[in-house]
Amino acid sequence: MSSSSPTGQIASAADIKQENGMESASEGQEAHREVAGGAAAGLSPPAPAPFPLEPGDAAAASRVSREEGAAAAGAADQVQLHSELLGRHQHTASAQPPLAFSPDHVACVCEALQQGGNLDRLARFLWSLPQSDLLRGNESLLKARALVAFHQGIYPELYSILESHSFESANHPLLQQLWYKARYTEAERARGRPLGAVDKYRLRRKFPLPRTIWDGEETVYCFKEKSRNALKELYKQNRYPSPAEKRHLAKITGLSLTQVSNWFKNRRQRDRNPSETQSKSESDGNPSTEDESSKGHEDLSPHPLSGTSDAVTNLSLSSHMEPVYMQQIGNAKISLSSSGVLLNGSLVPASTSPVFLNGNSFIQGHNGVILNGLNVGNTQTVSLNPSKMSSNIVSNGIAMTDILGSPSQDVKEFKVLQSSAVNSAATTSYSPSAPVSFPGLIPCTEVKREGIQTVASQDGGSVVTFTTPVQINQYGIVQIPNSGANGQFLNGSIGFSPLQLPPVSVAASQGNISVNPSTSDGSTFTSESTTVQHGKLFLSPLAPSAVVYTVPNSGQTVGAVKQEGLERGLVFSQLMPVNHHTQVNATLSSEDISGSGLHPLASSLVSPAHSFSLSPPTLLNPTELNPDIAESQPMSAPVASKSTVTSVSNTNYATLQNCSLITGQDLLSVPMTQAALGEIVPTAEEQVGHASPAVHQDFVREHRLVLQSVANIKENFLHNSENKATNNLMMLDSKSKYVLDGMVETVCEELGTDKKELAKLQTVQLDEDMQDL
DNA sequence: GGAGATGATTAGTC
DNA sequence: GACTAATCATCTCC
Repeated sequence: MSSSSPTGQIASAADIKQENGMESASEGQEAHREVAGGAAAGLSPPAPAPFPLEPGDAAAASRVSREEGAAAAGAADQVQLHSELLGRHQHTASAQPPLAFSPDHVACVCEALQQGGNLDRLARFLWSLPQSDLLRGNESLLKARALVAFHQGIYPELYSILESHSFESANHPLLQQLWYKARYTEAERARGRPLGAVDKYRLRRKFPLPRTIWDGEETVYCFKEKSRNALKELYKQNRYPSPAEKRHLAKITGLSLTQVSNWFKNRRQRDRNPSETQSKSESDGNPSTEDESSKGHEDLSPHPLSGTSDAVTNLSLSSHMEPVYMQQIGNAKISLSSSGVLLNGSLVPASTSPVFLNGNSFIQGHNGVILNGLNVGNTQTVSLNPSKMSSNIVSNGIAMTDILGSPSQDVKEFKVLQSSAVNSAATTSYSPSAPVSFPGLIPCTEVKREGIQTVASQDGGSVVTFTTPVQINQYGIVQIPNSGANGQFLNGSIGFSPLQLPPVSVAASQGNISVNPSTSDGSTFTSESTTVQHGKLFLSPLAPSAVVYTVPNSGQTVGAVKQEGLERGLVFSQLMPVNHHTQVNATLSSEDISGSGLHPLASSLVSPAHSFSLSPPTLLNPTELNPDIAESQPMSAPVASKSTVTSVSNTNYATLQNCSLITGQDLLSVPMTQAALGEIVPTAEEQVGHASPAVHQDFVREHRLVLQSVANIKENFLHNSENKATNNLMMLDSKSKYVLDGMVETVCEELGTDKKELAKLQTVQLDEDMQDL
């Protein structure tokens, strides 16, 4: 069934009303005193207005005007308004002709009385108003009438009002509540007993909300389906989202952080509970993906792998390329490393965040790979265009296309991102061990790792034990200490990304990559059959042109890459056909790096040189990305450096920091608003970067803001700006928050945009996100 | 109205 | 603070 906001969720309006009502009593008096003071100052008398106003209403209106009007029209207008009110009040007090007011002022009075909770007085005020065309369609007035009708129990009139006018979305919660409560009350009266939950549910089904007070988006169990889908999508990728991801999800779903957390908690719990298996299968209507999420407990969990999996992923290549069969151990799918992928120099935690490619593709972490929106599960098949595959492998942000000179520029189908396991500044040495330098990445930067890295094959296969650091020397040679000539491994002058091969065991058949199983005395890469030419690693194609990830009980003639848990595994960045012209990337999770002492290298990857960035247009181009990718950027934060974060969206974050695109002619400052809302617009400097979200509608009318869309900042701003906006509001009391929130809505409507778009242009709270990083 | 599904809450643990 | 298990309250479907 579809229902709109449940009553439990729309009680806030009434709460706000009550809350503000507590304040209005005293503040109204205060405002009245202010009005008197303004008059005493000798301000000019007001101009006549067409509608009557009671003295008390004038006081209430003055209070509203003090809040909203001041924000809009500024201090001068505010004083003028006060003087008007005073003049009218004096007229009334002396039994002079009734007070008159403009429609806007009438609306202010209505709002004030509503917020004050004085519905009887509001009813009297409405009753005293003339049937003027000026007031026809005035939403505040209609809302007030609806409230009064509900208060007086005249439900037919309430329904008529609600159905006859399309209300602003900001008013929907309150009006929805009125609608349902009226229905409930009617039913209770008819039945002579309180309604139960089921009764109310049936009433909601029987009397659905009119579209005039409902955006039409269906909800099930309080959550909108869209929100639920977003939750499911992330859950498929990561059952344990980070706090930042939860916040991000809360933002995009409109749910609270608690709701998001509860949802994941409940979902995990119910996935664990076999008795609820049935429920899972119907949760999203997609058996395959649902199976992925439900049966893949281990897959989705961040804990290490154990045992083997009989899951087989079959990637069939469409033409001459033979299918690549990959058998996995545990979570060792064709995924990227568990810690993420490198996008334009920023490590995105693939395990937790989808990485969107070219707008509609993304790669996810250890629970599968999503290509162009297709989630590749354990048993799903992906057909890949071999030409694209072979030409679009990306190493360390450089497309193999570029390196190998492939003419293909189409990388939309399939991209392999080099997860360089870089997530932080790379200037720190961790241990006295021999350094592992990555000249191609960061010249003159050394990264050291220490400790023994041993990966024991669970299937009795290859074991690689690094007792001393692996080193990639200045020539891009991976040097494995104590390994002699054979210890030198690929990479040369092409800036090939670090082939980081510590905690892995690699046993390749066909002589591709061979790791001597007897590595107890140190790591050895035997490369007898590995062709290393011109700094590139050429792997003889497995028969047939396949990379076999893992074969339990290997030792046979198939190549195997054994992972001891994703956090410590060598993962080929992506499944790819390996042939003579294919360069192989190895990835190492960030956890691996950090955990083993390897210092992340994010800072190098965000260097201006972009040497290892995915350069547009053939690679990840921020401007081509789906806005979601931009939103996903903060999700990469946890593994990114605290230093400058340019990542995939170098430009975007640069923009965020500079805010140059939303200053100057793009966004006019709002001095009067600032004056009125000085408490939330503390400095001019901040105002430049953080346009105040609170602009009174009157001000908008009279001082039309010029807000231009800035493509580059697009959704990127949303995450931050919403935070800022929220924070701003949080600095206010509840009443001000309510008012300002309404102002934002008003501005949004005035500008023909939505709240989020406005938020984009408001502010960027980079600091907070940097904290998240 | 029954029963399952779902969101929220609580207590305990790490 | 985040997690789990157990539980409750409500929603939803039949």
